[in-house]
Amino acid sequence: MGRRKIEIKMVKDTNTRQVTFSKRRTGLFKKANELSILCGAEVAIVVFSPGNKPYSFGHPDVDSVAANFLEQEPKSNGPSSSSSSSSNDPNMERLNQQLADVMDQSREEAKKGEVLDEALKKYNKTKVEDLKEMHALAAELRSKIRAHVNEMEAMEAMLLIKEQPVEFPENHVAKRLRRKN
Amino acid sequence: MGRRKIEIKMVKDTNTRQVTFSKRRTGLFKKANELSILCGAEVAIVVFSPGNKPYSFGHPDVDSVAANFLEQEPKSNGPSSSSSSSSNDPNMERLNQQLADVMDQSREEAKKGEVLDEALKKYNKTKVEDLKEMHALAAELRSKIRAHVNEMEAMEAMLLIKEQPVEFPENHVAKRLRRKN
DNA sequence: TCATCTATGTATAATTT
DNA sequence: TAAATTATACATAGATG
Repeated sequence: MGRRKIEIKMVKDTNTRQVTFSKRRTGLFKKANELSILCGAEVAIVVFSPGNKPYSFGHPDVDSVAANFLEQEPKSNGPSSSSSSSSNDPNMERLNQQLADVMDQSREEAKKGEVLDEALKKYNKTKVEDLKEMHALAAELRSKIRAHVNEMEAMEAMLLIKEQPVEFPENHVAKRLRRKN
Repeated sequence: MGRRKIEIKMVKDTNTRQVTFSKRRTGLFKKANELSILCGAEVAIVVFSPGNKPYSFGHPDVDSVAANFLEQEPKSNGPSSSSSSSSNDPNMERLNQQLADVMDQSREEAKKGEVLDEALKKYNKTKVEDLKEMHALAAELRSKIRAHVNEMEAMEAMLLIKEQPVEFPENHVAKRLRRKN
């Protein structure tokens, strides 16, 4: 797709890899967006950059997609015999943990925000510099909160995926099998 | 990419839509696979077909990605670009207000989260119903926090646009804004 | 570095089998 | 009806500013 054909294998040069990641992530999300619109499909994506930063895409949003998974199949593939209360369902445990973590974080960020807020009020005579700084700080704060929300979303989505059939692009056999259903 | 250009909007014909979905899902997963190999990135995708069938892709596998999410520490994204321009108090005021609001919300949601968390722990024998309810509640919580973050982002975007009549190219914030409408 | 450009490879809409 | 083909549109690797 570019000036030259490239082999599909790990890009060695760190910088090039980062650039490639950035471009292709953008492309991937764009494709996902088109798919969702063209087909009315719900889509959720989570990606870790080479530097381990999380990015996510969701349409309409990751929450809805996750919620739909739940409605999808109440227990189609479970031991329906008795509503055996899986009290130590590992998924439940992990979700609970995640929820607790996000809440902790929210509280933490809120506290940080208070400090920030107060500091900024002192500057209220406002120079350009201050505005710029505030933008930067606010962006960081938002970024953190968003990261936590995204993380939890992703986590939930991942757990839900476990219950679903997984397909790899090259796996034509799996594809065929599924069509039969 | 095909014989003719198509508008990115819901494909009306059911059959065509299904075909398009199938082709594009394959393409999306292929891209995701390439991204993961080229950049050593972890990727997970969930998609619902127009017929509401779930499909997913994960590399190295969905569980690993999920596990990594648990470990991940949020890193702030680089501060967004800013350039020099004159500005004055009103903008500062509004931004300050917005920031304060977000912080308030964070605190509020954190509190709600505590209640939720506790309530859920009681249920830790966990039936399907409870799991579903928890998902729903968690989703609502996340949505609210997200809404506020988005709001603030939008706010900031507008202010920035005012400040610098210099147009930005496809800016992420602007993109988001457009999607909301 | 960082965005923009562009020649080329890839994905895919329409068509054919 | 689905699979294969083909003509185009799109994505992007490397170049360039």
